Amino acid sequence: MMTTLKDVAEHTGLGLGTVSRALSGHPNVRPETRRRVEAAARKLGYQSNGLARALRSNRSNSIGLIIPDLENEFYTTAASVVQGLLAGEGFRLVVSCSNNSPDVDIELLGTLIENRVDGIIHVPCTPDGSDLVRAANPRVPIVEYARRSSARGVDSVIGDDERGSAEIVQHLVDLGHRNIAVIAGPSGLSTTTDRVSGFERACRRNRLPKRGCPVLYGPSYDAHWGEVATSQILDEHPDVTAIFASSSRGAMGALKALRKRGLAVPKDMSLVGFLNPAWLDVSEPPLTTYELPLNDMGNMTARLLLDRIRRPRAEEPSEPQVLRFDGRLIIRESTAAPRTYELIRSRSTLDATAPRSR
Amino acid sequence: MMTTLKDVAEHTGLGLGTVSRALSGHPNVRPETRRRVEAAARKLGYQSNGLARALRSNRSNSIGLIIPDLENEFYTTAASVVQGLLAGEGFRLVVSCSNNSPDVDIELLGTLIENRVDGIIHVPCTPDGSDLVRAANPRVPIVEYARRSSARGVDSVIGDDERGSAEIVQHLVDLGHRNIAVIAGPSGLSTTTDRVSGFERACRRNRLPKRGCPVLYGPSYDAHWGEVATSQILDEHPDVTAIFASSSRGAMGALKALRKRGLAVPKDMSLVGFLNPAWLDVSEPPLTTYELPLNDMGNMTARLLLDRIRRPRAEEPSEPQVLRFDGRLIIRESTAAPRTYELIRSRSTLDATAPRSR
DNA sequence: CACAGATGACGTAACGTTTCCATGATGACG
DNA sequence: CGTCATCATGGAAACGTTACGTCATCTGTG
Repeated sequence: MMTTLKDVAEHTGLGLGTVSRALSGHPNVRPETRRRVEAAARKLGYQSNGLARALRSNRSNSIGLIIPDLENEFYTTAASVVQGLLAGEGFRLVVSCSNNSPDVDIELLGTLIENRVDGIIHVPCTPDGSDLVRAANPRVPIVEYARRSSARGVDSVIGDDERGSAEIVQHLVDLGHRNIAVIAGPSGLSTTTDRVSGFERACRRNRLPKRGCPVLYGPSYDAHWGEVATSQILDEHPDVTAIFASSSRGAMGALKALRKRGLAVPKDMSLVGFLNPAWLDVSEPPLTTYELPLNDMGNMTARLLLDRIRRPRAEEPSEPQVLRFDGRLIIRESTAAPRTYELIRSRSTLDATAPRSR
Repeated sequence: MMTTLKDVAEHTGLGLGTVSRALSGHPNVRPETRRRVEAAARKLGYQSNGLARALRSNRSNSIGLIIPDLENEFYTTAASVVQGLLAGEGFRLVVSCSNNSPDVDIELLGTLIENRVDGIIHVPCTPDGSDLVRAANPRVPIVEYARRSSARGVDSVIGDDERGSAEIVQHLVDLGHRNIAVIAGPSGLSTTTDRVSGFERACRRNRLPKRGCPVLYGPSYDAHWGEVATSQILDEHPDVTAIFASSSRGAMGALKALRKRGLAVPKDMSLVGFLNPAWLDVSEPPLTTYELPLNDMGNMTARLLLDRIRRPRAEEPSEPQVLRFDGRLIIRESTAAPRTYELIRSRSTLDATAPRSR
């Protein structure tokens, strides 16, 4: 049915080994022989069988990617840059999607390993890495992206969410806000805890009133949750003058909810997002946000993994690394001084205008 | 190093074949034996080797996906729904990215086949299917998505771009527009030609002035091209009162360009997009557009492919199908009557208000 | 009791590569 | 001219699985 190496060998009258070497660029083969083999291969429409090669040589040239959501540009940009870099190095990408389910996550890990991928890039769905370690029992290199788990022996590439959150809050405080609400994500994720802890650090530093700065944990980072959370904030925390949506999709939902209530951004309410997808600056108003260097992060992830794959087993013990990438605050038009700024100012000038002075 | 079937066989004192059958659910094995095998497998941490199984059984349980761009939500939503459906059927998805390069496209096709994927979902980068046919020489089922090529023997699932364009134009004409510009994509793609031909059909039907309705072909469907094209339209075609950007990203770019010139949408210029990503209704103003049922299309694509894969070779000759999906016009706030509507109306009332009457 | 049919297990042959080892052939060098 | 290294090639083993033919054992039946 399908022509194999053996067919080519018979057709040329050469041995199996010779043909294999000729086609795979081994040096020890006469140039003329190589030409002959190549001609025959072309003529017979030979196409080498990657499965057999992978089985025999124990390298599949494919690496697995597990992300929680294929429709979230945060992960697809990662996938894109990783894919680009890996393709250049001769690797295929097997993309799986965990839908944020830890069970599916573990299962996918198993499937990938079963299919002998050479390495895995993983966005873990749970901070508990023990299952992960068990599933990944065999020594296949893993790099965690964006989120980290407690799994030992794996590298991770993450954004400095803690710092980003703090910068955002500082920006709001500098504008005069004292009551800031956070629309957070699922409480288990490292991204959520980092963003919230950055927020809280900035709150403490600026002596913001704890009960005036609610943190709303939710089921996801989606727009819908952003919308729901915003309604809740408006209903239950009338003092809030700025909303920090810890995802761009959440910010989009928040924007919708605010519009629905007839509130103007930033006049009636300041709004900040997190991360900077391409569409964020075409919203009205363009959103202030914190941008992470996703390209650099993706590239580094792929490089790190390739390095682990290629490093001779001997010098293995190099410590697992955690690479944390800084981002930058992008100030657009969705943040401004609160309406009640004058009032606040008169009450506590010191804290509001010069929070860093002490 | 890694425990294999043989290890399990030795450990249980059973034969290789028996162990294989026990683990793969073959009926002819004593329940107790099966339990024994499973226990041993668990104890030894056995993980079957997918490569070997694929090689031997000639089924890899993986299917390839080639899309032009991993950062375009149009393709990633397709990838997402396809991935979901296939995962449920026990298939993995190998995602490749052609970057709209025909050469890369062909090469990827080859790589996928070399790795013996069971089927391929393909967004072709060129209308010329001859290379494709040559690359796909072996009989692996292929379904084309979104775009179609001249390759014979492959099914395709596409949106009815022609009709959608025509509907959009009709909407604009109904509002009173007579000078409509199209920001088209690359001229070779079937999506481009379909969208343009729908546009032209609607123009003819409504007797729009040919030279007043420029079509701008460009290098891509990107926001940047949308921006450039819009500038060009404003400079060279001052009569134009409505812009039809044949992609949502292009529309985003157009919006930017219009803002930069201080033109209000839809007061000074009507703007329509194509396709309906989640962020499109948070733009200002929310864009009128034509929505395609991407979920249905993705599902159908996967189903079609699975069907081809599973259909016994005997009944093969079922004709390749072209499935064309209708969408729907979503009228938001970016379209309105042109400023000069009254003027136009007085000049040609009949054409403008009752175009369908003859 | 002999025998057909079912059942469960065994061993071996593939699947298509790569890789290693053995074998001639060739050329260089003292 | 003999020795040794180098090179080109052939052949076979191995990778880990599934599939197939064979065989022993057991059950029920005439």
